[in-house]
Amino acid sequence: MSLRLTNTLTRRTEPFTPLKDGHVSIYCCGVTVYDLCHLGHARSYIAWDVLRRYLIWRGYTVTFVQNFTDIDDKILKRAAEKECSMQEISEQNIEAFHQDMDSLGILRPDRMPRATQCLDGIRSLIGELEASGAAYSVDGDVYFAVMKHHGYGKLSGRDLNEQQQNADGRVADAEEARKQHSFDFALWKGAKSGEPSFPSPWGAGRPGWHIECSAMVREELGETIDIHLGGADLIFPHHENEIAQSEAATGKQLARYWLHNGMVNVGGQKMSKSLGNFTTIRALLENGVSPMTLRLFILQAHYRKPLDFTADAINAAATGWKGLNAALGLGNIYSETLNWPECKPLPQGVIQAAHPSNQEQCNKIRQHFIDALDDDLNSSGAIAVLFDLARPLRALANRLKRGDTKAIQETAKLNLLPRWQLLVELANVLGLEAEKAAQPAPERNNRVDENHIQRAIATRKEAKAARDFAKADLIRDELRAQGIELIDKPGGLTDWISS
RNA sequence: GGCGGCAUGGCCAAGUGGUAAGGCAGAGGAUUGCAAAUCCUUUAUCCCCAGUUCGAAUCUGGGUGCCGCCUCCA
Repeated sequence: MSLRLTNTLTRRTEPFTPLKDGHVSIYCCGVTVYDLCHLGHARSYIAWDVLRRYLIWRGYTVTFVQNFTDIDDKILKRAAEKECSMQEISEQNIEAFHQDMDSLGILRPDRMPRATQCLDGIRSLIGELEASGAAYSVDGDVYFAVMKHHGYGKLSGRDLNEQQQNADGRVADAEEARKQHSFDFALWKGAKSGEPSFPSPWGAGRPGWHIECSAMVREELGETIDIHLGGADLIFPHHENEIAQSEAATGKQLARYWLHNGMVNVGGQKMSKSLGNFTTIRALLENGVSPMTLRLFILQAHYRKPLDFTADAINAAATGWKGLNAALGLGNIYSETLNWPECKPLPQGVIQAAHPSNQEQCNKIRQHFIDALDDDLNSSGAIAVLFDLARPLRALANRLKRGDTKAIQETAKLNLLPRWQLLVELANVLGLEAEKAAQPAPERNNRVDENHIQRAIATRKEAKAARDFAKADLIRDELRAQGIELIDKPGGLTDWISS
C-alpha cells in the first residue's frame, strides 16, 4: 500500500506518485489579505499541513509554495475605509496571517510569493496568451477567450455548451460588454481612477485574480507540479481558469493532482465573510480554545467533508485533547520519576525498539497509522490509532499527576517508553504536540500561593473533621475558582493541582 | 435548472462486499463525607423502498432530506 489521494481532476482516489522521484512540488492557494483569517482558513491550512508533514515523514522532499493575493478589490475597499494604502492593509494582514498560522502550528510554506511581487511573470504570461490568440485585449483590459480553449471545464465538470447561460441579469456593466463571451474572464483590468495601478503593455491596470496563481506556479515550481491545493469553493471558477491559463500558455498539464478541502459550516451553512457567520482564529484562541484542540477538532473529520462548527464539537475536542495531551506529556514531565532516559522524540521515520517484546506491537500500531493516512489522508482513522496508543500512557500520566506512584510498579512490565516515543512521533505527523496546560501543574515555585493553599487545605481538613461539610465545600469552591483543584486521597491527605 | 457530494448510536465521526474505529456525552464499578478529577468496564446493524449476491452500511435502481459550486470566497 502506498499513498492514495482523491484527485478532483479525475474524481477518483488514485495512487500518488510524484513526477520526480522522492520530490513533491505543491502549490496551495493562499488568502486575499484584506482581513483576518477565520476557521475555514484554519481548516484548509491544517489539512494541507498534515499532507505536507506526512509526505515529509514518508521520506519525500517537499517544496511547498503558497501565495498571498495582495491586489484585490476587497483590499482596496478596506484601504478606502481605513484611509490608508492597499499595501498597508496587505502588510497588516500578512503579519496577522503568520501569527495565526504559527500559533496553530502550521509549518510555514517554503516560499510565499505575493501578487505585487510577481508582476513581471504575470505580464509576460498574459502577453504570451494574447500572442497565441488565447486571449484578447479590449480598451486596456485583457480577457481570456474561454470558448477557444479546449478542455475548459474539465476540473469542475462543466460543459460550456450545455451550461445554461445564466448570465442573464448579471453584471450588465461595461466590463461585460467588452467581453466576446460572457464566460470570458479578465487577465488584466485597466486602471480605474483613484486606484493603484501597475504599468503594462495594455496600459496601466492590475492583474485579474486567476492569473497570479498561474504565473506563480510557473515561476516558483515550473510548468507541471505534483499537487495543487485549495478549498472546494475554488474549483470553479478559480482553479478552472487557472488551468485554462497555464495550459493554454505552456501546453502542459498544470497539476497532476488537485486536492480540495470541504467547507466549515455553521448551522449547515458555509462559514464565510459574506454571510457574516465566521469566527476568526484569533477570537477562538482568545476564547480559550487551544491550538491543539482546534487541530484535533479539524482532523477528526475527513478533509473533503463539510465540517460543522459548534460549541459542543469544540468542547468534545477539548476534552479529547486533554487526555491525549496528558499522554504526550508523560515522558517530558516524568522522565526522572520513570527513570526514562533522554526522552527526545525519535528521529523521523525511525522506530527503535530496545524492547523486542514491544517492537512488534509498536510496529503494528505504526502500520495502522500509515494505512489510515495512506487512504486519502484519513486523519480520523489516524487519530483513533493515537487514542489507542495513548490510553495506558494517559492513565499513567494522570495517576502520577495525582501522586499515585504505585502506578510505576504496576505498569513497569508494559514497557511504555517505546510506546510513548511512538505516540509522540505519530502525533507529530498530524502536528499534534504536547501543550503546556498538561504540565503536572503544581508550579510550586510560588511560596505565597503554596502557603495560601496549604492553609486552606488545613482549614478544610478541620472543617471536615468537624463534619462541617458546608464549610469544607466552600473552601474547595473558592480554590477551584482560582484554578486550584483539590484531590482528596486515601488517608485524609489532600493534594492539589492547577486545573 | 446544471455539476459535484453527503445521509452511520444522544452529539461528532471513521469504515466501499463478510456480520460496525475513535472522540464527546451517558451508564456501572473503584476512590470520596459528598463531589470534582482520575482509573477500570460498558452502550448502534448503518435515511426509506426495491434489487444484485451465499453474504451489503458498503454495489445497482428509485425515493426523501441536506450541503457545496454555477458571483467574491479556504
